[in-house]
This record gives sequence, structure tokens and C-alpha cells, in this order.
Amino acid sequence: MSHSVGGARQAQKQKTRQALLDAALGLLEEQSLSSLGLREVTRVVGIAPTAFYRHFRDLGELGVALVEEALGSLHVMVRAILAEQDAAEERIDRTVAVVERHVREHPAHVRFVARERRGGVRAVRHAIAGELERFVEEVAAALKAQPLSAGWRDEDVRMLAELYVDRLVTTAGELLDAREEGGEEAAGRVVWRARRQLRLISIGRRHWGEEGVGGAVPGASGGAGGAEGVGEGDGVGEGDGDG
Amino acid sequence: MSHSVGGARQAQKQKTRQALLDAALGLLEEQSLSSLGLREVTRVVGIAPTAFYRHFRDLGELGVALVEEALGSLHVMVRAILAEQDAAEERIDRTVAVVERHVREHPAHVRFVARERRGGVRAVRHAIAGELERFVEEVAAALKAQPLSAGWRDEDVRMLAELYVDRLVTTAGELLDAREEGGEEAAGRVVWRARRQLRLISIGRRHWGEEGVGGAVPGASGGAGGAEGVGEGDGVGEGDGDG
DNA sequence: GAAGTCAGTGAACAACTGTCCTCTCAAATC
DNA sequence: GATTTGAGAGGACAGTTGTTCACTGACTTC
Repeated sequence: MSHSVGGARQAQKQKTRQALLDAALGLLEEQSLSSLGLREVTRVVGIAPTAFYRHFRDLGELGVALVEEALGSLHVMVRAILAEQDAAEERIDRTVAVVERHVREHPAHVRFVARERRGGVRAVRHAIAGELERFVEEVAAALKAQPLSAGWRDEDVRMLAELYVDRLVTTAGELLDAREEGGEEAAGRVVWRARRQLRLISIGRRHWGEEGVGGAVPGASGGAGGAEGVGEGDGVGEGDGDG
Repeated sequence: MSHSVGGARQAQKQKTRQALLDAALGLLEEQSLSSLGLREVTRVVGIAPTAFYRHFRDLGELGVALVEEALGSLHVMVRAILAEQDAAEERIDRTVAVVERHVREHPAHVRFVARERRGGVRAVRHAIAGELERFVEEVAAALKAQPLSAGWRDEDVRMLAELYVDRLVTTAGELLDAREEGGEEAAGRVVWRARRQLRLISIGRRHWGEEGVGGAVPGASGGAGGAEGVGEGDGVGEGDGDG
């Protein structure tokens, strides 16, 4: 602590850095990152344009920082949900409720992620994709630990996890649009629909093994290869009933 | 022909209008609409900036035209798929194959829609949402006609249709990213995954009736059918909210 | 308390933007 | 063949953009 770097100096720097992030996030509610101007942001904060460079090389770098801010803090919440041992239906309701609450409390962050997920700035797209993959992996690990996943291939657990995560992200985006364009009523409809969709997926999961869903895994671990066959998850009913 | 309006005149106008659309679409592969410049587009086409106004009021209007171009022509294709009477699994494979082919043949259009679906231009977002809703309605109508949907509520058929459509749109976007960043191999993985996810949804659909999935429809006054299963709970985000 | 670090300033730069206005001149109408 | 129309050209306008450079002055370090 004594010889530790910086003091009130770095605290102030952090403060204006945060101000830049906040200002950008605010401006991004009505435009996308690739059209955001550096001067535009500094003007809101109240600093000279050139001061921007003390914090970020360019707006893309700011965008990546924004991604971490928006998604990074969410992992604990996700883990908390996954740790619960409710029945499937209650778990779904709880999950959707958390999404709903998050959208209500951090609308700008949600909008930013939804918009820039496929937006025009490559670095930001990658940052979001990476963060979402972490979620997928966490969900996949949790799913795999459940008895319901007995006999499942890893690839199938993963595809299920992606289905869940993507649906939740999509729901968050829809919820945002619904709330501001159709009011609370429209938002309620989105929530209702999301719960049912998740429930349907959950039912599909429960009966997955009964149907003979075979099929080779493409490019299994390691690159090209093209071999199939896959002796992996033989526990699942891989019956012939393919038609 | 005699009194008919325009001749080679309007033909030429249509031609440069199309050139504007093509140029914009090309430029939009690496940026988003809200950062696209009017002069930028006219420069590619090779006309004066002011000539732009002869065709569109602004870039938003051009964007809406681009939406129609990208999605409008797709309805016949969708209807063709829906008309087929294959078994579920073959139908899924066929559908995904069509998506795959469409992405390969019209990558720029797909990218545009994926990007601007939640992009920064309201008019374009609405245009895309409207077009996608038409797809949802077509799919819902087709699903409803199937014997498998006997006893289903309209709201549930619709929710299922949205699930299908959204998954396909998402897949198209992922497929595009995968192809250009991970090569054909990564694209193959996306396709494989999409097929399984659709199959899982399809399984969920088949067993939907077995589980007691009740719940009142929000907004609708008279809730139909017996509601059991989970306690409905209309106001999700309201009560529970810990510290 | 002297020396150094570094967040933020402010002027200046060339390049670019959207829009207005007047003009041209080939096609369409009469 | 004279007249009207309208797509497109070209100049000019006031703003805005990102980036450079030398600078100030409060804080940190020795």
C-alpha cells in the first residue's frame, strides 16, 4: 500500500474514463457504434477531444471496454441461477425474471450488446462473441451435471446450451424494443412467449433420447479431418428409426 | 404504349436506382447503415451527390428499399418449403439447406438484415420487423394446418412459429460469420448445430401436449383451457428482487 | 523541495459530410 | 418542331470529423 502506484491521480483518471463510457453508452441508445464520433463523446463529458486518447486508442477500444462492463458482471448472476436446484419450470420462470429485471435495470447495456452483436465494428463483435461463449460454457457445464443429461454427447449438450443462451439474449433485446414501443403490455407478452419457448425447448430436451437422433459430428476436435463415425455417445438411443 | 408513362426514361432511372442500392449494399458489408454516407454511395455509383435525392429522401429510405429487396423475394421460397409434405426430419434438413444456399448466394443481403435488425435506424428496424412478421404468420398458418397442432392454442402455434423463424434468421447470421472467419469447416459446424436445434424444438413440439403446460394468455381476457402445471404468475419482475 | 510524470487544454490541420442552388440537355409530350 | 419535364452535374455553403502538436499545471516520486 505504501509504495503502491498512483493515488488520487489514478482515481481521477478512472473517473473520467468511466464518464467517457457512460457518455458513449448514452449516445449509443440512438445510434450504433460505428457512427459514434469521438468528439461527440468528449463533448458530453466536457473534456477536450484530445483527452480521449489518454484513455482509449479509438472508439473500438472503448466499445470493447463497454462489452466487459455490460457482460462481465453478469457471470455471477448466471452462476447463481445455475446453482439452483429447482424443478425445470420454476427454473425457467426464475431465469426469465432475472432477464426481465436486468433489462429493466440496465437497458442501455442490453441495447448496446443486442445492437453491436452483429454490428459494424469487428473488435466489438468478437468481444461480445467471446463473452457469450463463456456463458454458453457455464450453462453447458451446468446442464451436463444434471441427471437429465445422462448419455448425452458433449456436442449435444453444447448445442442445447447455445440454444438456451441465444434465446435469452434474443429475449432481452425483444423485451427492450417491446417496452419502449408497445409499453408494459407488449413487454408482458414477450415475457410470456419467452417462458413458453424455453419450456418447449426443455420438453424437447427431456424427450431427446427417445427419438433416434443420430448423425455424425462434423470436424470433431482437431480441424479438418472430415472423418465421421464417432463412437462417442453410445448411451443415447441411436436406433435406426431415422424416418 | 401510346399514352403510357415513361419509356427509356424511367428505365434509366431504375437502373441508377438499382446501382445506388447495389453500391450501398456493398459498402454495408463493412459498416452499418447509420455510419454510411450519402456521398460515399454516390461516389461508388459515379454520379453527383445531389442526384441521390432524385431516388431517395435519405439513407433511411434507401435502407427500407434494401429490406424489401433482401426479404421480399424470399416469401415464395418460404411458401415452397412449407408446402412440402415431408417428414419432420427431412423438412428440417431441407429448410436448413435452403438457408445455407441463400446465405451463399446473397451474403450481403443476409448480412444487412442481420446487422440492421437491431441497428441504429428505426425505420429500417421496423421494416425488417414487419417483413419477419409476415414470415412468422406464414409459418404459423402452415403449422396450424398440420395434424400435429390439433388442440393447440393459436398463441402457442404463433410462439412456435416465432421460435422457428428466429432460429433460422439467427442461423443465417451465424453462418455468414462462420464462413468468413472460420472457413467452410466452421460453417459446417453451424449447419450441423442448427439442424439439431431445430430437431430438438420439433421434438418439444411433439410432446408439448403431454405435459400440462397451462398459463393464461396475457392481454387476452378469457383464458382458454384448463390451466394447470405451474402457477402462472403474471407480474414476474415485480415482486422478487433481492437486495 | 526539486524533478518528473501525465491527464487534460486549445489551436490548427486537411478531409469530409449533407444540403442548397442554378444549370444542362436528352427524352417525353404536345 | 416547339415545349415541357426531370435525371443528373457542378459549385458553393457551413459544419463536422479525427489527429497532430506544443502547452499547462496539479500530482507523484525521489
